[in-house]
Amino acid sequence: MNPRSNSTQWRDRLPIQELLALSDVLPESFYCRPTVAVARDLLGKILVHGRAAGRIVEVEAYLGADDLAAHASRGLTPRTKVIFGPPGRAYVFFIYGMYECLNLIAEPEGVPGCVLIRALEPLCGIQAMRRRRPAARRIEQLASGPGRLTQALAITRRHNGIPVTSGDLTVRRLPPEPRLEILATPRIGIRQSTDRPLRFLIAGNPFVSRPPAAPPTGSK
DNA sequence: CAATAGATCATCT
DNA sequence: GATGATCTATTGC
Repeated sequence: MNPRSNSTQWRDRLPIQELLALSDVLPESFYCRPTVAVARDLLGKILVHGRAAGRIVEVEAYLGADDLAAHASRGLTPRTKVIFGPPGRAYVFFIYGMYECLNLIAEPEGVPGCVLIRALEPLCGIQAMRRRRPAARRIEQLASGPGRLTQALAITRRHNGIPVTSGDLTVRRLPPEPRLEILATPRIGIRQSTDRPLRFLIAGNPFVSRPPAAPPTGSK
């Protein structure tokens, strides 16, 4: 066994059955709100697919017509149809010929808005995630990136349009929920609307895909 | 550690 | 035909 990977580090935080018993699925009403509010409130929630689960530690909000970085800004097309649909659904798109990205739909039906899930802190099913992502050398890299987390949790375009309010793919609230310090930064990997602070992450969390642009430097 | 090139395809022009 | 809400391996300091 790789000396870097001691079994403590790669072990599940808790059994999946226990997680499911102690948590509640977020209802559709949670998502039927302004996109930025949904994005911020998703931090700290648990994304579950089958027997694998992780805590959401980083997200990005994508808005409507005035947000040129958002797919929905080009209007209603076959691809963006889901974004204009009812809240609490998954929007999964394929990018760079290789990766899938998971979004959750916000806002009432007819109003575009979605939240890109950018990074997870693995909690359950860590061995399975590791099999799906052999390139990850450290547990911090298992699901720290939009393309990485869909691989780790085996989320694909087959999930496009399905509800996350019941079934195999859900988002859950697991008490107790400590108060979080949330940072807002510009979004990553976009070429338009690059200065809007629509990326949200849990301050100091080591599982985010990229640390904040200006890390606090200087002691004392 | 930072910078960069390559992989690879659905979507829209 | 170009582009893109990315990731990995590799090269160079």
